Amino acid sequence: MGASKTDHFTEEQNTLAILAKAVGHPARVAIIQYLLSVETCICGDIVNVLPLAQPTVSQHLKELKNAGIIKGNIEGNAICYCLNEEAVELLHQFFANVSSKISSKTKSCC
Amino acid sequence: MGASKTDHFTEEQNTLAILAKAVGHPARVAIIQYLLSVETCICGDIVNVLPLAQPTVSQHLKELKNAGIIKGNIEGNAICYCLNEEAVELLHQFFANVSSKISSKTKSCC
DNA sequence: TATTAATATCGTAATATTGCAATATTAGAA
DNA sequence: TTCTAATATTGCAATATTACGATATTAATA
Repeated sequence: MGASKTDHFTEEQNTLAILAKAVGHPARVAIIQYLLSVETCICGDIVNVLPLAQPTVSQHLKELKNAGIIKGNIEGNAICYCLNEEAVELLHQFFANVSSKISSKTKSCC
Repeated sequence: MGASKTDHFTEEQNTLAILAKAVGHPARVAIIQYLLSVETCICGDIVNVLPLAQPTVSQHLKELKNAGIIKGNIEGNAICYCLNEEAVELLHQFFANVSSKISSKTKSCC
């Protein structure tokens, strides 16, 4: 096989997995960090910032977009990419929740 | 190819990517949620909770462990798995940071 | 010691991901 | 309209992931 049985899991589990998976590559982490570092979202130079060929970067951007992590608008000759606050917030909330629940555990373990 | 060029990225980018990737599957999100839901970390019944065969669950646990998301101790006949607070905290911090930086952007875009 | 229960490992098939060269597309500039 | 720059798409090879049956391991129990 190889395909994951998404229908056996909850909507929330699938959504979180899709978002986390999209972040699960160093190039895509780098893209996210770069988008954060620039003031506006008009960033026609993502390709020059990454140590990867242009088609590869384009593919990573596509995956981030498909997952909903970034949004992309055509801005004349260039493309304007920026982070999707809602998606990031979902991940933020999830990990904040996990984090707080771990530390509030009464019984210590492992 | 297929292998990612981890050496071209920063340590932080690689670490975050490894952690996020481990969370990037609904079964592993479910495992994390289940580990959170039980009081102690002695959980010999993860297999019964997931809609997957035992070897598959074992494999997912191994991946979570390899990435550092969970820790596992042998507890007699069963295995005691629990979340690794430090790893979760790293992800939490990252998304908290991304989230806060997005909302503080002066120029709106997209 | 034999049995049982819990978990891991092996082997393998199906599919997905990663990366890039070549090529296409698209919009502005000359 | 032709050229150029920016980005996307296609095609393909290498590798990784996912899933599970079969089997191994390991420790408690009868």
